[in-house]
Amino acid sequence: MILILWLKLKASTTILFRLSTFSAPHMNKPRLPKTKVSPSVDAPGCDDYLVNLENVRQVQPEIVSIEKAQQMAEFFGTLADPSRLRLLSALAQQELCVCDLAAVAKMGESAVSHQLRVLRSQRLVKYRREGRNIYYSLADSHVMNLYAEVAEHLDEPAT
Amino acid sequence: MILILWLKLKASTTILFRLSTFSAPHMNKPRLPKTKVSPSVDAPGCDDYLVNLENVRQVQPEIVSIEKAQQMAEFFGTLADPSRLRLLSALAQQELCVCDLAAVAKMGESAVSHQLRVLRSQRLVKYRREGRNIYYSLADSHVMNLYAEVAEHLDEPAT
DNA sequence: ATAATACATGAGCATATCTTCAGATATTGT
DNA sequence: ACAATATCTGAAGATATGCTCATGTATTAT
Repeated sequence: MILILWLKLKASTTILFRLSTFSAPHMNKPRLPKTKVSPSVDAPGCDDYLVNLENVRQVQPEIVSIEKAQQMAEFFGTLADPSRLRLLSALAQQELCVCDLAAVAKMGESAVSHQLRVLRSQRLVKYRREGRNIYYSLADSHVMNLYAEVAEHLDEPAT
Repeated sequence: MILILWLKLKASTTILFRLSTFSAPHMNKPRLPKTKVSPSVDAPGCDDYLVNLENVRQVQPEIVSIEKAQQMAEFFGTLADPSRLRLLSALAQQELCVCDLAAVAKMGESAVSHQLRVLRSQRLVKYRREGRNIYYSLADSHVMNLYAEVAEHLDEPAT
């Protein structure tokens, strides 16, 4: 299974962040220090030499920073709520005002407003005023398509 | 900006769920009922005729079900934590045992174990036992690549 | 200006999440 | 079998999240 999370932000956006790479192309280990690291032992043991220092040294500089992980987590967090997904799903159909959204998603208007604020904060939606109503839509320069094939994954029995 | 969230689960996986569609291709409105729906008024008013019944009728049957939204939200939720993202990021480099992961991600071993359980529950990682150690890796048939270009989106000043 | 409407926002409560701590389970070496 | 080690798991506390309720703000109609 391939999990590609591809957030294309603007027409001209450079790839900013790469969480993982198929068959990691960096095999340059930073010359092992003077620590015996499981040359003959099967399971080196976590306690013997701190841990598998070899692996740790190799992997640690490559993993995502805490700050970036935090940002990404927040972004994913906005997609991690059924109500918000339903709102996005509705807006994907067409522009809607708050009370329409509330009716469509079967939520209270206040709840909708709160969630729209979250979506706004991640710039997933935009809005325009028309009289008393405020019409929301997917941030046109941002979200256009959102495909997911999650359900089968979820239904799939554990291997 | 285009937001494509594309979760490809198995080599042969049908598209299971489509949250939104670019320029929604379903323009067949289900023949408006006998409700005056803003034929002449600019802003129909949320209260006058319930809401914009036209819009609601059109959009409501298209939005994602609560159950599916719930499943998707849970899946996104597993990606909505910095620690888990960092663990995935590390495992994307290579197979690692729990204490290695703890060292790499600078987390407690118990915390790592807890989070690995979450990742396991979404089948994002697999594991194998080798002596006392349990080596985790990205679920080979599942997660292979995870690209993200989130940071620029996040840095981008609000329009 | 005043009332009414659509939406936003803050407080408060219920629930969920993440980490730590303590203890349980499983595997290895003696 | 027993001790040691790696990992797992449950409980508890701190924090975050999402909803409702009440109130605040902006726009329209009178």
